[in-house]
Amino acid sequence: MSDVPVPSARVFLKTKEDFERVKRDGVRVTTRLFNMMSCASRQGETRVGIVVGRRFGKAVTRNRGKRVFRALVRTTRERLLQGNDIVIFPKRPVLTLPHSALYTTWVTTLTSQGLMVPPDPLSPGRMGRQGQACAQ
RNA sequence: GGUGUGGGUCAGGUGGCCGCUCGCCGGGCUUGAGGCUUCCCGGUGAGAGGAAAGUCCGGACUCCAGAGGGCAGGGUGCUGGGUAACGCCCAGGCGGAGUGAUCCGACAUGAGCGCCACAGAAAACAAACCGCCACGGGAUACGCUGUUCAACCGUGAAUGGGUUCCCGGGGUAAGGGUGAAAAGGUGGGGUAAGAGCCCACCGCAUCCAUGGUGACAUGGAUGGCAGGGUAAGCAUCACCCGGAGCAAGACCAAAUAGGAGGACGCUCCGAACGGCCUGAUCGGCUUCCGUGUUGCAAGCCUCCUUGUGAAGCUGAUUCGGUGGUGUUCGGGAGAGGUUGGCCCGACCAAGGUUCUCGGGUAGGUCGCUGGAGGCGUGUGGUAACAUACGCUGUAGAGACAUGGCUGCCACCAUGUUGCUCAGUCAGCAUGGAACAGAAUCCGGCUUAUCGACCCACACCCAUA
RNA sequence: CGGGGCGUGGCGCAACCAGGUAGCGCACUCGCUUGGGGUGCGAGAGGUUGGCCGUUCAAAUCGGCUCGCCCCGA
Repeated sequence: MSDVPVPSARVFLKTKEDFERVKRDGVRVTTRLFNMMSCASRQGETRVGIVVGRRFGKAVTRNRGKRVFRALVRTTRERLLQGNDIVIFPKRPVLTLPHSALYTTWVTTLTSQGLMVPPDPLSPGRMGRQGQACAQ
C-alpha cells in the first residue's frame, strides 16, 4: 500500500453535486444495517459517501455512524472494483451490533451487487478473522 | 459505625496492528532550462469537555448609524461589595423549611384603573339585612304574679307587672350555616344590650434615641387601630440597554446578465468640401495567443525554442489615382424593432459591434486563535476578588479530523468457592463502565451525567 | 448566529389575550328504526391540557426552566 498513494478525496465523495447525482441516478439496495445507492462514476475511480441525517441521533451518535463506515471502507478498499460512486445511509442498529456482523453484511452486500471482488478463500478478511478469534 | 449537609478534584491506565487532521523537517517529480504552489511519500510533534450541549444572559471583536436629550420598546428589582460586564458571584438583613449542619425566596411602590367564580346578609365609598337591647303605643292567648272587690276556702272580676306578638323612631357592631379572605387576637372588667368603652399581654402604626455605610435591629414614648387580595393583570418609581452579528468583516477575482464611459457606426448611388494617403507583395520590431510532452496528478512565473497565427508600428518594391477615406446634404431599395396569434397597415430610427472602467456572484485567501490565558507562591481583603513575582505554551476543520479491531492491568455490581467467631481477605465466572463531540473567543447560568476520591460540618448509636 | 410558531379524548381543532364550567366535528360503544346493512334518532364512554417548579384562595390559561416537532432570515 505504501507504493500506491491514496488521497482521501479519492476514497470519499466530497461535493454536493456528486451526492445529488448518485441519489438521482443510483440503484438502491436495502439491508438491515444500512441502505446503499450506487452508480457509475465519472472519473473511473470508486468513491464512497456516507450520509447520516438528523434522525439518526445526536452529534456523537452521528459521528460514530460515519466513523464506523469510514473504517469499513478503508479496510476493504483494496477489493473494491473501480468505477463506481456509492452512497451509504447507515441505520441505527449499527451502533449496538458487534463489528463482525457488520463486516459480513458489508462484504456480502457489495459482492452481490458486483461492486467488490469476492473474498479470497486462502486469505479472508483480516479484521473478521481477528474479531472472531478473539470472541471465542 | 450509620444517616445526612456543604465544598472541591478526577472523568480508567498502558501496549499491538491499521487509519485521520494540522504544524515542522527531509525527499519525489512535469520540462529545452530554472524556480514556486497544490499534490504524494517518509520521519517527527500536537490533537475535544465539565458540561464542548441548550443558546438563557453578559462582554471582547467587526461593520453600519449617531451632536445632546427625550419618547416608545425591552430588561432588572432587599442592602453593601466584586467585576470588562451581567439577570452572575461574595458578604449581610428580613421571611420561610428543617431537631440540626444547611437550604429556599422576581424580597421595590402611597395613589389610579381592572378582576375576585360558587357560597354568603355583605367581596370593597361601608352601610343595608337578620339578630340583640332599652323606650313609647297597641293586643292579651297564659297551670305566672302583686293589689282591690265579690265570694268564703273551689274560685271569679277589675287593674298593674311579667311573658309573647305587632307597630314606631332609636342604640348596637358581640353574633349571623358561608368563604381562600369579611373592620387586631386572648383573658378580665364594664353595659339596657354591646363595643379598645377600659385594663393586662401580644400584634400594629407614628415619633424619638442608640448601633450599623446600608438593608435593618434594639430600647422608649405616644396612639387606641388606621383597614382585603392581586402589580409572575394594566400601572408607578429607580437603574441599565444604538442596531446587527465571524454566513460579522477585509482582500483577490472567472462565466453570464445588467451599469457607466469612449471609439466605429447597415448596404447602394449621386453631389459638394477637406485632404494625401491607402491597398497589394516581401522583410524587421513590440505585444498577445499558441507550441515544447511517459511526474501520482494539476497549475503558475522567468528565460529559451518555434508559428503560411492576430493586432500595432515601421523599411523596401511596384501597381492602382476612375481607388480609398473623413464630414455634410439629397435619393432609392432591403434587412431590423414595437403593436398583433399571423398578414397588410401604422409607428420607431441603430437600439448594433468593440474596448475600457467600477460594483459584484461562483470560487479562493485572510479573519483563526496569545487570551479579562492557565499553574504555583507571597501580600491585601471575612469572602467573591485584586495585585506582585516565577513557571508554562495548549485543537483550528470546511461532506467537517481526534477513529476501527484487540491484549493486559485497575474499578464497580452479582453469583460462587476457600480461610476466619464475624467483619474481611483471596480465587473464579458473568455483566457493567455514564452524559456527551470544539467551529470567532471569553465570563456566567441552566440542563444531562456511571461512578471514584478528598476536606469541613450536623444528628443518632456504641465504646473508652 | 438570530427570529417565530405549535403541543388539549383515537384524529382535526376551540377555550388561553382578560385565571374559576375543559367544548365542537369526525371516529368509538349501546339502544331504537330496517328482513339485513347504510342513513337517521336517542343515550353513553373516553382527556395526568408534553413535563417540572413557582405566583395565586384557585392555573389549560400567568411567570421561569425543560422536552419534542415545525417554519423563516443571514
